[in-house]
Amino acid sequence: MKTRQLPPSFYRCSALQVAPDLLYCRLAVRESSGKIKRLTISETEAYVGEEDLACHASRGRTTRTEVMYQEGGVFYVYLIYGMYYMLNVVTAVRDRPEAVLIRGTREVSGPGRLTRDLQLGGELNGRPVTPKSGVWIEEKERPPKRIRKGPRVGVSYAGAWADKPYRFIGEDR
DNA sequence: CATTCGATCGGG
DNA sequence: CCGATCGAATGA
Repeated sequence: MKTRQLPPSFYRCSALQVAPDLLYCRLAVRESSGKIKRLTISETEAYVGEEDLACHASRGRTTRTEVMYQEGGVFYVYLIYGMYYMLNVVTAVRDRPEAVLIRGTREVSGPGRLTRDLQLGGELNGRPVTPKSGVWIEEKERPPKRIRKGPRVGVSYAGAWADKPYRFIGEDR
């Protein structure tokens, strides 16, 4: 059984490349019991920088978006609607604010449910995507048979950017 | 300071 | 469709 974690170079390119590449990779979480839970990533969305009106960084550096400006390979986690944490992986190079939202896994659908079920929160924000953080990502054993693309969810306010096919769903048929 | 609002979810 | 629930962003 392969359990290789993704190399740092994986995250150092565009979110548009990383988002589909993350499909079927394994999200690994070390639980308090010491046991490691692994989920297969099945849905992602790319947020591609300051020009992207759906990206939080479209309004520049702020307290919240600062981690997006880090070199790819750290988590960007924020609270939304006062009750759900969104789990993102920062990609690209330093000062290039791109990120991939992990929207769902085969086991758990929905970005809010995912973090709730795995009990992941703000403490992960800015931490590296490595076992040191207790949460990391491992290589896929096989790629999805198909990758469906579509507009991102919940960003209708983003004008022309709302329609771009930056949402990726991995399927086996 | 005050107010608005969101990369969601679950219930009706 | 609507309410929950709260921090960050925005505006006065």
